[in-house]
Amino acid sequence: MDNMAAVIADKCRNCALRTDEKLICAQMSAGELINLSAHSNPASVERKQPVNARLLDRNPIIAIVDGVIGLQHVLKDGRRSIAALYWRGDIIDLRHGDGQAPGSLIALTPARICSLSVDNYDELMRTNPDVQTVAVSNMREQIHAAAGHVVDLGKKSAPERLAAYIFECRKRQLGGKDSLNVDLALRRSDIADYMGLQPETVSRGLKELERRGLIQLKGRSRAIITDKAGLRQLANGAPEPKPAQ
Amino acid sequence: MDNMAAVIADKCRNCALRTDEKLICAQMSAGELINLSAHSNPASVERKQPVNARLLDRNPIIAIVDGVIGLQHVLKDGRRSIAALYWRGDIIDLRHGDGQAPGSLIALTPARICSLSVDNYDELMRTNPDVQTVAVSNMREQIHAAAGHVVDLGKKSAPERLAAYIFECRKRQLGGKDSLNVDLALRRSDIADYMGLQPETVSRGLKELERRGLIQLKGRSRAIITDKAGLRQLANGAPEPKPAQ
DNA sequence: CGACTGGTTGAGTATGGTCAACTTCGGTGG
DNA sequence: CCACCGAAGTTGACCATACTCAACCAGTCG
Repeated sequence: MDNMAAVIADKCRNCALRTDEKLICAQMSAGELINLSAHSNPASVERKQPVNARLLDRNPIIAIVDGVIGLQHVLKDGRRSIAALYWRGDIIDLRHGDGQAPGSLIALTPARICSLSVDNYDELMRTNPDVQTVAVSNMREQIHAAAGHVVDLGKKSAPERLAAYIFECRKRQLGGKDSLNVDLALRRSDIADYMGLQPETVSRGLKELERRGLIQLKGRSRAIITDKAGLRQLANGAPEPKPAQ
Repeated sequence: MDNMAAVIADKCRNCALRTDEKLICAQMSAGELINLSAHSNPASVERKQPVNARLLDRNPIIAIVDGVIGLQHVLKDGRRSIAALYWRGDIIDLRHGDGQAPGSLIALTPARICSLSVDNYDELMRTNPDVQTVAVSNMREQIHAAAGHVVDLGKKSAPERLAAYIFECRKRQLGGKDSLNVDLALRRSDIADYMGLQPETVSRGLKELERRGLIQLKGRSRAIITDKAGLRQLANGAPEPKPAQ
């Protein structure tokens, strides 16, 4: 056992993908992990840097260890859109059957990722049911999250979208579930491109949430939720309760 | 062989999920199919009808045989949004880990579906690599499609969204790839809720595409693409070529 | 034929986009 | 430690797109 463990590559030993039991590498036997690690590439990415295209070409499976990666589309005339956010534990499979490229990956915070070999990944999916379960349920989560995001963009006002964004950050941050102290994670212009707004509108919208007493802004990247129920209502698109005045 | 085939349930024999070799049931052996069919429920759904909730509760895996199913979210104040469209061959896995319900399914055209038993489905995913490949790549497609849709909703104008919608219909309809004759599939108000617009805007937008000579409307649900390149440009968000006048 | 659903048209309006100026922040170097 | 610089964020004035609301039209079904 110790002997086996001894040959697990250093790069994997303390990686969150391995140590967090809900994540993908934690599902593998020592042998499987050693095998996988031979073809995997951990990498750090600076904020605003794209994920190396050469890397993606050879190993189009990316697992997020830390930080936030965005799936970015740039329209012909320069409009930028961030279609999805990937956080710790998410697995991005960039293989695309036929159509156009699925966009490019870009780090929205300093991030650590690990690119996996397609062959190893597919093999594990076939042979290790635990890996399969983790990977497939991550995909389900992504589909679910995307549906929620579509609803945000399709029918919600700017303040509603920002309320929803705050809950998304809260859900995905480490201590997440029980904290009222939320790290907004992205820069204003990235939030804007993700939520289908302009940076100015994000700024005004957050101010508006503060004015309504739902949150309190602390510096540029921190929000304290001061009325969780109210913020949730707003995020869910409930009609604004008439202020009795 | 013929003996085996003889016991495949009638409901499966001529089902597109079985006869179209790219779809899920075509990946199964006769024995697997017989086994699965014992717990599967084919159903027809009228337009505007929800997919039976009782059915979903017991068998939350739905495969689309024909027609279009929408994933519908209704906000607290009544705004309706269609987060995703499912077409023939798509597989909907409605299991949701923790959070809120992923919305409800509703038929947007007359549709035929088949609900599968979770146990059978999971078993097949584990034991039959071909089934797994089909199911997983369908999930990938859904994620990819969702990302594209998010871009549409986040940054595109009404005419651009409608151009994109027309291509989506074209891609998914049977003769799809090589026809300029597109069935718009949904009613105006469903298109609106899917594309994040109002029915009036859809109407005006389609008129606008016609005015620009990109399409020609034939009746309420048919569009002939008259300038495919131009329509594609528009759908991709290219700046409008200055009309030299 | 009337009732109903779905769709279109028109006028007025509100929300968020645009553009430009200005402020704050964070880092760097004198 | 402070001065400076560039990037990020905020504010304000103006404007455009798409929403709202209402009326009207076109098919379809009983």
